[in-house]
Amino acid sequence: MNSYLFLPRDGKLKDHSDYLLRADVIAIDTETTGLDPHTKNLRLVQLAVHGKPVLVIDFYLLDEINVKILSEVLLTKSVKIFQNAKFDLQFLRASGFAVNGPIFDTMLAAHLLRTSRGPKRLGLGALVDFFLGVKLLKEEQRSDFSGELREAQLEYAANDAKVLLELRSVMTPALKSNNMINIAKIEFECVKAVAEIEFSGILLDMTQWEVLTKKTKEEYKTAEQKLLDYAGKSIVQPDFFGNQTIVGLNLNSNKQILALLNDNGVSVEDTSKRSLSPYKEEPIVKNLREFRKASKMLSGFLEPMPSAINPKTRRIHAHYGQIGAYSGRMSCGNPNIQQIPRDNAFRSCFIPALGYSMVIADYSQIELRVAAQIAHDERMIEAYRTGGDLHILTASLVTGTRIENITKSQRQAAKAINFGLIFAMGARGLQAYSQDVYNVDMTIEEAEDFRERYFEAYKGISRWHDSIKKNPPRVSRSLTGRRYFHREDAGLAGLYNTPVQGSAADIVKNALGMLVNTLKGTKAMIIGVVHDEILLEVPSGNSFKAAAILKRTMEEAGKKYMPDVPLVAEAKIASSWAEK
DNA sequence: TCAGTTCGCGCG
DNA sequence: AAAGCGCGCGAACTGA
Repeated sequence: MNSYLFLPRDGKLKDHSDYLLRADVIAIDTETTGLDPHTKNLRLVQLAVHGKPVLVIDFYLLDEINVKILSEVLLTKSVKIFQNAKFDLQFLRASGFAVNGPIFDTMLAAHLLRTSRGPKRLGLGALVDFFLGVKLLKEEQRSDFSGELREAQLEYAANDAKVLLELRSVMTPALKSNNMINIAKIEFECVKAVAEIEFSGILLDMTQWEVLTKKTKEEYKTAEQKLLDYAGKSIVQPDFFGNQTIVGLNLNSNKQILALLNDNGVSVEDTSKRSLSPYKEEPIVKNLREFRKASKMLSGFLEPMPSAINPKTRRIHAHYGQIGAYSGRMSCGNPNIQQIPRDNAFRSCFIPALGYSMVIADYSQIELRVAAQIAHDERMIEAYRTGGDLHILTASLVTGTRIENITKSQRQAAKAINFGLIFAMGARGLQAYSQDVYNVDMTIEEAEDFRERYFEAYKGISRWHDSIKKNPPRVSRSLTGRRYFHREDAGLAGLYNTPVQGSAADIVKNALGMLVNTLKGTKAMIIGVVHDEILLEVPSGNSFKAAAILKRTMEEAGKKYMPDVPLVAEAKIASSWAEK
């Protein structure tokens, strides 16, 4: 097999620089000694250009001159194809390489092109099988790239890069014919930002965190004792011999908690927050909530978070799934930074490095604005255009009160109404949701009444719902063209929600891609994204500039897709994530 | 015993 | 007819 050259064994990179620098398209793959770019190493870099042997470069043996050439090749304006670029970009960056030119990410493309038929998995092997009809041979132990390299490893590494060229040749026309060039561009431009977020990580103030952990442990113990007191000696179970024996109570067992509640006069079917809502004044229910709160905080956040700190950078590098949700939203895990409690006690532990500031910006009501755009609701559009407060407007419309007389609690209730009813929430759902999320009491009659008045007031939303009800779409698209295949049994709520949530995600991703360019010169790092919120860490001297750029870029990012409704983002300079 | 599923709940 | 949606994670539970 002469289709690849192993450098420097088979020559110098320098001897290939001419065509590499002139190429329109380069496929790039890397092999590394592990998954973490901060503690593991780049071992191989494979470069594939149409009509040339694949260059497999042993990065360990690359001399200074050839490192410089590789660097130049990566900086050209040519299209760079990667499979999961987020990964390679981070390892390249850790070794001092930046990548210029448009990125084509075969994994993201496959995500977008995915139909109900597949491909189900998005590994390179699955993609080659699905799009090219070729089986990629998998070699045992090919993943160990730390020691002596075997010829077979090099062959596979070379082939991985080579197939990327072929994949793009098939996927580009597929993206075109399916009208997804637009969204593909957004995703491809966004991937650099996602790589940057993962690579940068976020700093956790361990001193504060430990104090909070200790405090919560005490709260846990108190709540635990109080709850155990209800059980007393009453928790008994027949043993093998039919004798009643006292068994220990596991407060994390919903089964046991259910029995305990029932024994104490709380007749519920399950122990969820929603079912318990009518009993929220019962002391035992109050105690259970306190216990669960403390338990969740400890086992979900306080205890696992310190182990996520990277030994090398001392920061937390979460993993982001760029197309993690079916809607197109990103997901986050290991650990999930997107679900850190909003409580200032938690958020204030996330801080910028010394000499840096945080810049935090979020969109104002982006999903409601997107819904107004998609539904073409005149009243909502008008409200947003004139800078009105949609929650106050809704409160006024459903209660018949003049806008200037709307109280804070009426606005709070309207918030639940706006967010709930736009996505097909029923009266009962609205009642429970208002209670849970907004602490608003509402009778079922009131909820029914609000529901009716709401759809009377927002005729565009009502029309939009009606048309979907009448003719439930099997396929729909976000404002940028992201495509959704709906299952036959898809509920109305999903049909309403998915394109709205997805369009908002598209706009955030567009903003992230733009930021990679607009923030240049500010030395800002993008360190987090939480659906409608973007976090930066910036040298303090540049924070005003970065905040202005961030706000402007986020607002600009939606203009093309939201012709009728303005987007508003608010940016703040902060010394921790708690200041919003 | 252990992988897979379900519940409950944190976030948007 | 009626229906919020989208995630990830820890702990308990289930089933072979």
